[in-house]
Amino acid sequence: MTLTSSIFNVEAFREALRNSTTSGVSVVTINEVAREAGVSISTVSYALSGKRSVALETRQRIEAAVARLEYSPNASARMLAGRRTNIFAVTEPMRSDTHIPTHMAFVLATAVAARRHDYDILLLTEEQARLGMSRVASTGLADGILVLDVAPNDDRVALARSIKTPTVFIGVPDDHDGLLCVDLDFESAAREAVDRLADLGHTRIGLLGMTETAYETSNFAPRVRSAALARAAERGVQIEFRTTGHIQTDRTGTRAALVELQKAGVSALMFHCTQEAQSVVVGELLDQQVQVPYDISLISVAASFDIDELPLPIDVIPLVPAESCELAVELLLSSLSDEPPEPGLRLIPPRYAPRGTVGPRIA
Amino acid sequence: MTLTSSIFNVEAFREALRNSTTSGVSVVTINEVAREAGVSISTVSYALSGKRSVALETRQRIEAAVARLEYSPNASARMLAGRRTNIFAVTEPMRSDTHIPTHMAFVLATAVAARRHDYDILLLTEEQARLGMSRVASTGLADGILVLDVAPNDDRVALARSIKTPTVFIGVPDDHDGLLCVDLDFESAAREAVDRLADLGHTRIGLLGMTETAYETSNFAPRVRSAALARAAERGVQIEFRTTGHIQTDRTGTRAALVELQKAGVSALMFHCTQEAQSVVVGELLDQQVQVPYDISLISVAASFDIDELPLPIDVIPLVPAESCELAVELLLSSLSDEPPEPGLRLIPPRYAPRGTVGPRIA
DNA sequence: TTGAAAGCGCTACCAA
DNA sequence: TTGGTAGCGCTTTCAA
Repeated sequence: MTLTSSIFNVEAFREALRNSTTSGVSVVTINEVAREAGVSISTVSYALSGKRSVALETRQRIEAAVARLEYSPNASARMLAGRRTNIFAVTEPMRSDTHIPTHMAFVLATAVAARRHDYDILLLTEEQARLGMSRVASTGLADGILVLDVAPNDDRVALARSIKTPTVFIGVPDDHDGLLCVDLDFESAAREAVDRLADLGHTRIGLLGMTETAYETSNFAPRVRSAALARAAERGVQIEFRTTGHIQTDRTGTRAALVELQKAGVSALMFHCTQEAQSVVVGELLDQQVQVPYDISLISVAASFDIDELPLPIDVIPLVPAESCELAVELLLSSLSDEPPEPGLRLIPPRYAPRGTVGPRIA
Repeated sequence: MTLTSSIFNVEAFREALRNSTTSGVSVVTINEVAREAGVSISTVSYALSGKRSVALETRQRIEAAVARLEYSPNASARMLAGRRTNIFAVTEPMRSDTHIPTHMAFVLATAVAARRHDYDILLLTEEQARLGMSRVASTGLADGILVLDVAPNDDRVALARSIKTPTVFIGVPDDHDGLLCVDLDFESAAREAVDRLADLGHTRIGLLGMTETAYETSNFAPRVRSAALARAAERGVQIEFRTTGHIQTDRTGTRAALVELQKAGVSALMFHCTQEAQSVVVGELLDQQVQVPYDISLISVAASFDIDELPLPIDVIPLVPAESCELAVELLLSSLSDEPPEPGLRLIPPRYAPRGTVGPRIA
C-alpha cells in the first residue's frame, strides 16, 4: 500500500515533516493520492484527466484514494503546468447611463456559458474594463476576453488589437476590422419588423426607442433605428420615432411619447426599449381599452427580457443573451485550439415569435 | 551583458530553442529579464516586489530591462509560488425576483474594492453560487469568498462553515454563528427614521416597503420592517405598511399603495423600496402639488442609489455598497494575515443625510 | 547587496 | 498499461 522502501526514505520523511508542521489541516496533493493508491503521480494525473487510458482496477484504486483523502487538484498548479488558466475575463464598463438589468443579463449569460466549458469568469468593470484588459492579457491571467457593452467608438477595439489574448466582442463597434464579433443581427430584426407591418398595410408606424444617449453610446440602438428607417423608406411607409426618458426615474417620458405617437395616428408600434417602458405602454393601452391588434399592432424588437412578463405578451424578435454569449464562448475556445476561427462578424439571424399582436391595418 | 560562458551553454541553447520554436511571439519570462539586466532572477523578483532592498543602480538596470522586454510576471506562476491567487470569489445567485440594479451595485463595489488591494473578482452566479463556492475553495482558486444576496436561511452558511477558505457575508443570515458578516445596521437606521418622525409629532407613518417576496427571501427587508414596527410601538406611533408590486413591470401597485397610504391619513412616509418606486411616488406627490415637508414628510431608508436623482431629493439614510464591500474586502485580507479577525457581525452605523423633507406634523 | 537553488503541485513527454 | 522526470515561471530561503 506504500512505496516506502525498506531503507529510510528521505523524501517521504521530508514531506511528512512539511505536512505535520503546516498550521492546521494540510492540503492534500497529488503526491499523497499517488502514495495512497500505490501508483505514480502521472498515473493519478492521467486517471483524473482521462488523457491516457488507465486500467480499470487502477483507476478505481485512485478514485477511492481521491475520495478518501478528499483530494482536489490545485488550481494554480494546473494553470502553470497546463498553460491554461480556465478563466475568461469579461470587460463591462457598466456606464451609469445604461440599463443595468439588460447588461447584467449578458454578464450572467457569459458566466453560465463559460461554466459549461469548465471556465470561470473574471469580472472587469469600471476603470478596470480597460486597465484590467491589458493586465489580464499580459500576465496571462485569462485565456480569453469577452467584451460587453460595446460602444460604437470603443477604446477596447485598439486594445484588443494590441494584445495576443483571444478576444471576442459581444456587439459590433463601428471599426471592427480583424475583430471577432458576435451579435444578434439587429438590422435584419428591424427590417423584418417593418416588413411584417408594411405587408399588412400599415403605413404609419411608431418606433419607441431607448433613451437619447443610447443612440450615441450604444452600438445597437442606432443599428435598429437606422435599419428600420431605411427599410421604411424603401417600403414607402412612415416611421414616427420617439425616445424614452431617463432609465431609473422615467415616469412621464414614456407616457408622453405614447400620447404623441397616438396623436400622430400610428396604427402599429415597434418597441426597442426597456421592459419597464414596454410594460408602461402596453398597460396604458389596455387601460384605454385599445383592442390589440385590431386598433393597433405591437412588436417588440430585440427584447432581452421575458416577453410574457408584460401585461399583454406581444410579438417579439428576442435578443437572447444566452445565445450570443454561448457563441462567444465557443469562439474563444476555438481561438485557443489548433484551428482558430476567422475574424469577422457572427450575426445571429433573428427569429420571430408571434403572440397574436400583429394584424392588418384597419382603415 | 550576457551570462553565457565561453564554453557551450546547454541551458541557454535549450531555452533559445524553446523560444524560437514556439509559435508566434514567445512570452518574456523573468529569466530573460535577469539575463538582460545581468543579474539573477531572485534579484529581479525582489526588485519588482520590493521585498528586499536592491541597489539603486541594479534596480534601474532591471527596470530598464523590464521596460525594454515588456515583461510582466506570469500570473499562474506567481499564484503557485506565492501561494496566493489574488482572486476573491463573489457568490451572487441573482435570483430572478430580486432588484437587479441594487444587486449589481454590490457586485461592482466588490470589484472596485478588491482592485484597490490588487485583487480580482471571480463571479459565481446561478447554480455556481453554491457549486462554485466549494469548488473555488477546494481547488484554491480563490483566496477568499464574498457572499452577496444573503437569504435569511441561506445554504451558503453551512457551506461557509465547511470550507477553510476565508468567507465574508455581506448581509446577515438568521443563523450567523461563527461567521463574519458585514452590513449596514438596518435596525438602527429604521429606528432612527421612526424616532425623527415621532420626535416631530408624527403619529401615523406610512412605510412603503419592497415586494411581498422580498420579506421572505431577503435578509434585510424584514429587518427594516420589524425594527420600524417595534420602535413605533415603543413610541406610540402607528405605522401603515404597504408593499410595492412586481419589480420589472409594476405600473399600478406603487400608485395604489400611495393612494391607500394617503387615505389612511399618514403625515409622513418612510421608503424602503426601489429607486423606481420612490421616483413614482415622489413624482406623484409633486403632481398633486403636495407641499413637502409641510403636508407630508419624506425619508428614504437604506437607499443604495443616488437620492439626488429623484424628482425631489429627500432625507435619506443611505446604504453605501462601496462602504460594505470595502470593509468586507479588508476583513478578507486580514483573514489571510497572521492575525485573522474575530468572527461576528460588523454593522455599519447609519448616517442621516438631510434634504429638508422632514418637518413637524401640522395638525 | 546579491546569487544559487529548492520548491510550489501539477502536466505531459519519454521510456519501459 | 505504467513510472520517472523535466519542466511550467515564479517566490523565498539560505549562503555568501
